[in-house]
Amino acid sequence: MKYTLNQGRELSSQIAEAIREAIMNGSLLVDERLPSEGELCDRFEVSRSTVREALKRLAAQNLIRTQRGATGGAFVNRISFEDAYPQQITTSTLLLSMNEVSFETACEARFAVERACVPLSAARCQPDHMATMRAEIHRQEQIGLSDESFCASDVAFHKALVEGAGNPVLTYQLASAIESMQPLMNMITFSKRDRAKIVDLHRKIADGIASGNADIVDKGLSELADYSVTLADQVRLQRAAKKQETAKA
Amino acid sequence: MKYTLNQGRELSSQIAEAIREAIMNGSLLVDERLPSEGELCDRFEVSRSTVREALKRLAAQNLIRTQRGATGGAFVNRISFEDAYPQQITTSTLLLSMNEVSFETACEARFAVERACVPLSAARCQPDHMATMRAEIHRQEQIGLSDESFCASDVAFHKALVEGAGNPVLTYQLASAIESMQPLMNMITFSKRDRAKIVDLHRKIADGIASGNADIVDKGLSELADYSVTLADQVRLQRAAKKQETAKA
DNA sequence: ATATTTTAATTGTCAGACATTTAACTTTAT
DNA sequence: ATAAAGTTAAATGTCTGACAATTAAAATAT
Repeated sequence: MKYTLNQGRELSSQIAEAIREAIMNGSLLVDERLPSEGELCDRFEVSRSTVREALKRLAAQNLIRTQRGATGGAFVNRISFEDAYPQQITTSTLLLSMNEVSFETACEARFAVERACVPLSAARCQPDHMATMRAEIHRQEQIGLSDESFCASDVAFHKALVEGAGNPVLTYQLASAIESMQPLMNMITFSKRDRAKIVDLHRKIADGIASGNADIVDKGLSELADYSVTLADQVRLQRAAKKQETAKA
Repeated sequence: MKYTLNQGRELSSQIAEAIREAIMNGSLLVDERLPSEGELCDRFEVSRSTVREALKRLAAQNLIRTQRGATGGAFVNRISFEDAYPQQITTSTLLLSMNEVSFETACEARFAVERACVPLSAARCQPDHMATMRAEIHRQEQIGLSDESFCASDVAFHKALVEGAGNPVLTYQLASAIESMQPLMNMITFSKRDRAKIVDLHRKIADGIASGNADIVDKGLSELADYSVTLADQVRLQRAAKKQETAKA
């Protein structure tokens, strides 16, 4: 390995890049130990601060972990689904909140993505996830449940649905897409009637999965998507009205 | 804002966490300037190196950018789709390569996810993306095309398919899922006959989109998924045979 | 043999210095 | 007065050297 750091970018960035590249192309294997900070200083001909800043960049992406002590050092991390989840969700959530993505667009994407797991979930229908879905439906029927809790339960219900597909890669992709919508969903206030309708659809979906009928599930999800958009529109109208009232007063 | 850094974790990690939280919950708005490194030192009562390591962590996640000079500093980044793409792909790619995810599982997830966009793409069918798909099909028919180029063109074709849905959020989620599969696809060698069949299916899919017939597209994708798995199995068998041969000699 | 202590390697943190970049300010020349 | 050139100040980027904390292994004592 030879390292040449030329460009105008910061050194720590270039060093992080070089190491990231080595990890990506397999030059550095999982659990392999990187050279110590001191050795990296020599190789890249930079100071320890610079090396450390580079390593912190990689640590922030879960690419490496560090251990102190005699046999310590920086090690290539085996990225787990558990590590990748929150990372993905953070990015997606911010993407939605910072880019004026309309609720309609986000909702369309969310349910389109979710529909991807329906054939598999219906075919495989695992008791565990079935039970979770039923339990969440039950929770959603409880009176006095806060809107936040209702939304959280909604997410849990849909997460169980995608986990039912029994494909960890699919779960990872879909569940993060769904969770990143949560802040948007939390902005909606659900009346008693709204909840009843949503729970009905959830039950329809769960029944569809239980009976292995993908079409029913698909239809249920479509209705849910449409209804969510309708509700969001109502909230928007209500807020606009309230705002005008306040402005008058 | 009051900051208390207690736990055993590294200070720079905790500081990064605190600032990330402030960005996520809206305390720090897009393009807002963070306190200078010196001020952060005072607030968190740590040295500048520690603050800098925290900032580098955030920069690695595209949460902030830094500028030098008199009016410089660290600013909250508006995360763009362009920023988020490669991040997502890096994570997903490593996740696949590091966790012994079978080709079958990954393939199932990839095509399941891709099917999510079919109804929208078929309904909206935009000329731009239609043209890209046709062009890529044409490229794939050229003899002498390397396997790598063939695979890259394959990815481009499918990317155009999901972009045809006209939903940026969906494109972001799906395209990154598809691209993260590329290394796995590159491991397959395509015979002339393989390519002919794949291109046929691509044409079927493109025609389905052009005529707005989602069912045809769906079926085409399913066939493609099955065929990909078949090819991967063949490659696996061939390699096993070759290995045994080598061992014998 | 086991328990304890020492040692050495490594990362984490601190302090202070200088380099570099950049915008704003000041001076000077026209 | 205006424009060009030079100066200044604030900020990040990098370097150096030191010490703290942690940890496994080696050395020592029981």
